[in-house]
Amino acid sequence: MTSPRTAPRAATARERARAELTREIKEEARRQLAATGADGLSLRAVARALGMVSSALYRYYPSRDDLLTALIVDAYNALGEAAERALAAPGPARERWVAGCRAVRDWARSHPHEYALIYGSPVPGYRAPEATIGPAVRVPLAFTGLVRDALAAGELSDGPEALPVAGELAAQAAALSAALAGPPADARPPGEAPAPGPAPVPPDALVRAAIAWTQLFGMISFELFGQFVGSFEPADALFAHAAAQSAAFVGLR
Amino acid sequence: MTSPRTAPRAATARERARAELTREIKEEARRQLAATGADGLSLRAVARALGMVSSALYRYYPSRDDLLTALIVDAYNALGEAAERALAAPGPARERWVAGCRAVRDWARSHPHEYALIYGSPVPGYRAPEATIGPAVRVPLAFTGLVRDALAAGELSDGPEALPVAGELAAQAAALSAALAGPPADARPPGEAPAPGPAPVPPDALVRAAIAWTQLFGMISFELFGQFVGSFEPADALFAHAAAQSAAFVGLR
DNA sequence: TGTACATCAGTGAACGCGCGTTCACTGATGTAC
DNA sequence: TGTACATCAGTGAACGCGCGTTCACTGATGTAC
Repeated sequence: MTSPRTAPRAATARERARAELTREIKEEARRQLAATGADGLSLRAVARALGMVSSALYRYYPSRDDLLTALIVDAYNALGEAAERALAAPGPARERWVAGCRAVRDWARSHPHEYALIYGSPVPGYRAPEATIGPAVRVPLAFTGLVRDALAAGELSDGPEALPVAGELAAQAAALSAALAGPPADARPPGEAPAPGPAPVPPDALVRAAIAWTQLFGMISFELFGQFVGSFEPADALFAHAAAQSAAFVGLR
Repeated sequence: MTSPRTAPRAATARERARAELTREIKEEARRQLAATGADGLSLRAVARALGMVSSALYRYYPSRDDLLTALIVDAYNALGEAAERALAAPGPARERWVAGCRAVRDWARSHPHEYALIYGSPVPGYRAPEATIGPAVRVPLAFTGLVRDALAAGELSDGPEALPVAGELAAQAAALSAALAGPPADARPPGEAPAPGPAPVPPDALVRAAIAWTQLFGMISFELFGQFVGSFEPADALFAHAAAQSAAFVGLR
């Protein structure tokens, strides 16, 4: 005699209103971020814009930092999703790589303050909680996923210019390669060996991808933060060239 | 009958005190920058630390933004000088390049907040005045100077991996190459052709150097801003590898 | 060398502002019988 | 279906804080005769 209430309960009006307002608060906070930067973000200003009293926000976020964290998580997820989508498109690995780079840049250009929030200087006094780690690794995971696909499809080579990787760097890269190969340890019964998955990404390729990754974000930051003024501005041509160049460097065909 | 006062006047006690305090204010401001970040920098706090009243600072800097500008100019100059010194050391071009990269990273690691001030997200509401441009270009100028040296010494090649540069990008690079070749227009009599200087840096090499430049700063930013946590941290090995790799990519021997 | 005046560094009070967070409260929405 | 109670969203006032900048002032340092 299970009551109908055991099934997923319909949301009450209160719950719907709460979800809606939570969304609206973040939306307004994002707007203010764009106007004033992360340090200028003020709970009182957000409340004012929403026609509320500032203390009312504390029903939704226990502090300013929690609101900031929510914005950071959202930004990482939005960028991660954009990169994943672009990288998932069918085609040769090299083209997918370039499309992924372009997606990251496009998102950054259309959300410059959210980009600055996650890839600019850290907000002083703000300590990123654990919850931001997962969303933060989506972009690197998506790019290494492409490298793994390319390997499986025979579209990955070493590239003639690649220097040998040795010593401490080789060890770091090998550990990373292993971590990327298996599912997380807590996703399988303890003591059991990882299920045979796709072939691990060669450490050398991981190192090349990491270098390309820093190049991508370095160029985007320079473009957004004004370092190209007077040289390669507008940066479209330089960016397109660099993306193709980095795909070649990584060894994608 | 020229009075001795026509010669460079000895500094009065007042002038010496003024110069000294101007220096001390900047020093204290730098200290606070490291503690609180650029937005946390407060004239009142600086004055407090120096045992002065806040309004007294206005005898030295007409506003908070002017103090910030002074810090920015100093930071660019300090980094520029470090890079110039490292790049000027004798030796093969490739080693000089790597030394230059290392110098930039070392400076950034030992002055993380000044680095963030000039290469992190722009300070909201702050508009960089013209006076920052000169110091800002010292680093890129120093690196392109090395490329020119390498060209003259026969130590520059194209690198087998380099993709062709065409279209808009070629035009931008050519313009930059020309700008770098001659002295600034106002340094020679109007209408006079530029004196025959060193051979201009090939546009293709400039593009490669620009890409390497973004890679360098991207990696440093990732290291300082915490993006390598859990992967390539500590980043010494990755950095050394990337610097060697970028020297090769630029085409230095 | 001595005196009268001008310059300038530093003071202290004030203006007007905004901020994050707490707390006792009212009144509406939801729940159990 | 109707009533009594519990939950929770939002209010309004307050606390305690810090900030950049202005302004009339005092008193020391420098300059011209």
